[in-house]
Amino acid sequence: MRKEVVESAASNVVPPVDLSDVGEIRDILGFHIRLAYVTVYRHFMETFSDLDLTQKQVSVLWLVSDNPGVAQTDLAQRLHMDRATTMGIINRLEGRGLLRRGPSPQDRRRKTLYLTPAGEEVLKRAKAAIWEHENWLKSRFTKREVQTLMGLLDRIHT
Amino acid sequence: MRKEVVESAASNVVPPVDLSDVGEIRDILGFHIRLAYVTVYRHFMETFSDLDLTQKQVSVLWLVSDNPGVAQTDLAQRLHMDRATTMGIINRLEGRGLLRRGPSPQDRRRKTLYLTPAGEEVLKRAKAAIWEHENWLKSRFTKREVQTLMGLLDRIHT
DNA sequence: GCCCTATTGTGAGCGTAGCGTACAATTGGC
DNA sequence: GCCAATTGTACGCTACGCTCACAATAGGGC
Repeated sequence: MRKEVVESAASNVVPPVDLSDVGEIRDILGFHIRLAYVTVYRHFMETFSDLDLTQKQVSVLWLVSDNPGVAQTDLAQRLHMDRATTMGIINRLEGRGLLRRGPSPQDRRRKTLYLTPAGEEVLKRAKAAIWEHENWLKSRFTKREVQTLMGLLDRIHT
Repeated sequence: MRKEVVESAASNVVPPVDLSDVGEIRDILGFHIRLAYVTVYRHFMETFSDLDLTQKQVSVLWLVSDNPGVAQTDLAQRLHMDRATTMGIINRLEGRGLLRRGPSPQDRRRKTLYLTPAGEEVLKRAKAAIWEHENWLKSRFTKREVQTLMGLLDRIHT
């Protein structure tokens, strides 16, 4: 099924004998992803210091706004979150009056989510901040490179 | 569900007039980085469930092993971490007996870090696990794509 | 030599977020 | 109508990021 793409310093066909030698930490793709994520996250937090929202919180607001009435489980799935984790985020946002839970007409186990007017307002401002943040992030790439990068990243999380 | 499918055609030349409209959340590069990171992190934790180490902890062990006697501040800088955050990680690793702090000959404010034999042993096993993890991650890319991806990610955190 | 500032490690406290586990209510297949 | 699966919820634990504060030390200017 999966191609065996063995890495750089090791030979191309035969797995390395000493498994403990993975080469330099600089050759570890996961390491680079983490560093990039941390950098982006940090700048995001700076940009959003006045709105006091995290990436995940904005993601949730955005998705709920685009899909009013969505259930928590669907939300969790789309954002790759645990159900329990989703709970915490929803609780916080609800506590701040940015969204509300309502009953679901079809399934009484489910709760439907929708933004309050305050939530919509905050999201609107958040999007403006994101525009700024994205410009900062994308400024180091050409449009083509952004497409390439997104395409490659997509292959990881899908 | 209203969906404005702007797709990749979004704002090719002119910045959008309405700053609050950043398009689909799918067009946000930061969003993709976060999803990719979460996916990688999750798989990492699965791979390391028996060793009970996080990405950061392995990174610290690795860097200390490669640079014995390094100071905490230098470590923090290389891993893009806060000094206080670094403290916590070092404390945990020291508490588990994987590394130790020693005095610095030149600067009495500094502490030098070095792995214990147990730490070296754990790192050795961690590297084997990383080899597995990296194969899983890189299996979806060609060698060339891995290089491209790393190059693009590097531009973010440097 | 002596001050002033910067650096380094440390601690306490707060917030976000991930996970496992357990449980009640509800649904849906059989 | 019963049983397994789903959904939301709560609780506890851990990791980790931040701020702020403080003590010890270092280094530059005088």
